[in-house]
Amino acid sequence: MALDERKLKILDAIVKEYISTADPVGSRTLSKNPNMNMSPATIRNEMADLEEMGYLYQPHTSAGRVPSEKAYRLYVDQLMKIMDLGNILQEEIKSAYSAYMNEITGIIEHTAQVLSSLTNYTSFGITPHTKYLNCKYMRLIPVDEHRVLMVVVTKEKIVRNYNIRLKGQAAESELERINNVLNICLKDITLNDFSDQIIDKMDSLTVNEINLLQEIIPLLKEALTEKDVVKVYSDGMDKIFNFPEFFDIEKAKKFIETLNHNNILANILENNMEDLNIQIGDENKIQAFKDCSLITATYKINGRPIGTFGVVGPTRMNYDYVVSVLNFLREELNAHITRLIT
Amino acid sequence: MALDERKLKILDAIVKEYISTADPVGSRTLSKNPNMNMSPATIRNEMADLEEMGYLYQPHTSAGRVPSEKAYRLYVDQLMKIMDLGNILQEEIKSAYSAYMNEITGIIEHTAQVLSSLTNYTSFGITPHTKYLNCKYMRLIPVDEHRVLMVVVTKEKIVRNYNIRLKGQAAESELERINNVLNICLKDITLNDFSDQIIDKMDSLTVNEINLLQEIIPLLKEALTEKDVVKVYSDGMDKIFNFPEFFDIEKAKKFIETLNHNNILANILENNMEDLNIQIGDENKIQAFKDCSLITATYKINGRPIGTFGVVGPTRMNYDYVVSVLNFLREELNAHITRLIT
DNA sequence: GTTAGCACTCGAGCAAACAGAGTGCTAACA
DNA sequence: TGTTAGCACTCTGTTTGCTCGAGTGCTAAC
Repeated sequence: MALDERKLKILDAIVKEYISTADPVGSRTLSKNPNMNMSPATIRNEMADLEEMGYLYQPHTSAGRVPSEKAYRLYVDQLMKIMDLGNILQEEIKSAYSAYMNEITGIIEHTAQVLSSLTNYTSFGITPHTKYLNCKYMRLIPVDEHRVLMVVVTKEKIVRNYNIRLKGQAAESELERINNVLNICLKDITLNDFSDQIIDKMDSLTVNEINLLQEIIPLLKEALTEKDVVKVYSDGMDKIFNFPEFFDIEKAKKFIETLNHNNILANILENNMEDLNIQIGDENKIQAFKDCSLITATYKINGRPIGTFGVVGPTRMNYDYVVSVLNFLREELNAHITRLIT
Repeated sequence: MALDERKLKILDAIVKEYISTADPVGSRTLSKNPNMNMSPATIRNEMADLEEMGYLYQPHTSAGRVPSEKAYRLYVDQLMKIMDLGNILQEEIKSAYSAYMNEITGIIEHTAQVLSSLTNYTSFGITPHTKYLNCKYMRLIPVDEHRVLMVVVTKEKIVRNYNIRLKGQAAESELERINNVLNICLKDITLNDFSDQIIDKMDSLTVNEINLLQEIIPLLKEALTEKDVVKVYSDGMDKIFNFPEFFDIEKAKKFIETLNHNNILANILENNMEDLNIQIGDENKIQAFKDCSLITATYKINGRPIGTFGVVGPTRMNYDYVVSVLNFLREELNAHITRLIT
């Protein structure tokens, strides 16, 4: 059996109706829709076909039909229409950005807030992973005989600091000289691969300083590539309580629990580097999101994706709108970050 | 009517029973308690008195009694007994601390985690407000012609950074000289009141540099005293779903919403600087916590409280245990911070 | 002052009854 | 041949009535 024009039309209408009401859609309700000039009986026949094909199911015999995840997938791939957000809204978003954002973590945090308040879903965003960042300035600060604090400022204006515990001792003057070397040779290279380049510039240092540096470098390398240096911001966790499918306490609990486990979230987001990614229900790898949809977008520096943000909500998600908002925010974000680092 | 020995004993038993079961306590149940050698009828008479005095109430005629907030207050003030946590548990906590904590924000975050996992309530903690911190090192880093990034490292090993937008221009060499002045005269003074002291040391700077500094100082002053420089960590939000009193979706939503509003939480915590503070139900200023209890403790530097942490849960909270844990953690935390900054 | 006995009250839980929404099937219609 | 009207059927949610059990307050006896 094939999906002809009429079946698609009916499926489209059912998905839209169900997304907005959360009630199983009956043939009678659907036939009242002005675009749908068919009798309930005809619609019923088509629905029976669609059910057989796996796009619909009935919660119980005498209920209407509910779209399956397969239906949402079809909807997202073929039927969904990107919307125009409208000038007023667009201007609002833009002005909120330009107001006060001087560094990238603030921008991401703000993005999560805007996203959640625009869409009414739970939102989140991660700051760029260290490996994507370019060093602008770094400095070793003596803390005590055996401890050094390393502050790194990236071109993207992210400030990171790492505590380092040394076996040897480091005098302030030695650190000062090392700082100079570091700053000369680290400018503009990616944090991830700085250790190799540094060796060449060492000739101006004393033996002790070189030893120090050789002790420090692997420690820094370790710190810089750590998983948890990615910050996760999320907003609107409470939004999930607006959806009847989460009125069940057990479900809500699982959801909140997962969201608070930052590294779980970071993990998904770090591995979703496509421009726009939609994961529907069972497509999600995380157990707690098996009946959610997750829509993510990436932001970029120089055309290269460095971080992710998005929303999570019931599979019955307003895909058209969310995708439109994400697309717009992505552009906004890219523009801002570019402005920030140049 | 006075609260004689026996009434207190009964009230104590009711509170304990209700805390552990969440079911209204009946006279028969209570009389089975081995310490309670009275007949149900006698207990009923006493209960009627206690109800009249406002310590108990009945959800409905044929239910048992439930402690009122007044009863919890009495319990906390007079009846509660601090517990000994036991050596194993204490050692566990200690070793978890000493393992890897090199700076204060990490310690606070870790404390929130430990607190929540020990008590099974939602926990939180705030990092010290800037005004309590002592400067160890600060540095202005040029970002572009009109922008400067200020990095401040405190004695407590907190790293803060602030973006500053200048009207004039700042050359790298000028900033370098200002950095030197800043570091000489700012060591060991509180971040909050550094602006005055700096003027005296200015004689080594050029006119342009002094102008720069005079532009920068009020901006820094503003940044340093900002409200939102306090970080709020919380953990175990999902724990609230274990309590039947929060099975109501509306309540759970309000709770999560409030917790996610960091500045609300920060506000309460900043204004709760007593060693140990217990707020029961309606004593809370925050609407969403009107039927919760909030127990907070402070941590100190040199005997002076600088930050707060605690738990929030149903008024039916295990006060004895939570207070014991908080007391212990407070001591642990103080010891750690002292070790950290000396 | 304490306790046993008893009538009374209220909620939780269960079953039966009912209304409403929706279906599938059949037969008639264009 | 595809579409539609009609109808019997199914299932859920809600309401109603009922019973059971837990707990109370009161009274009278110890």
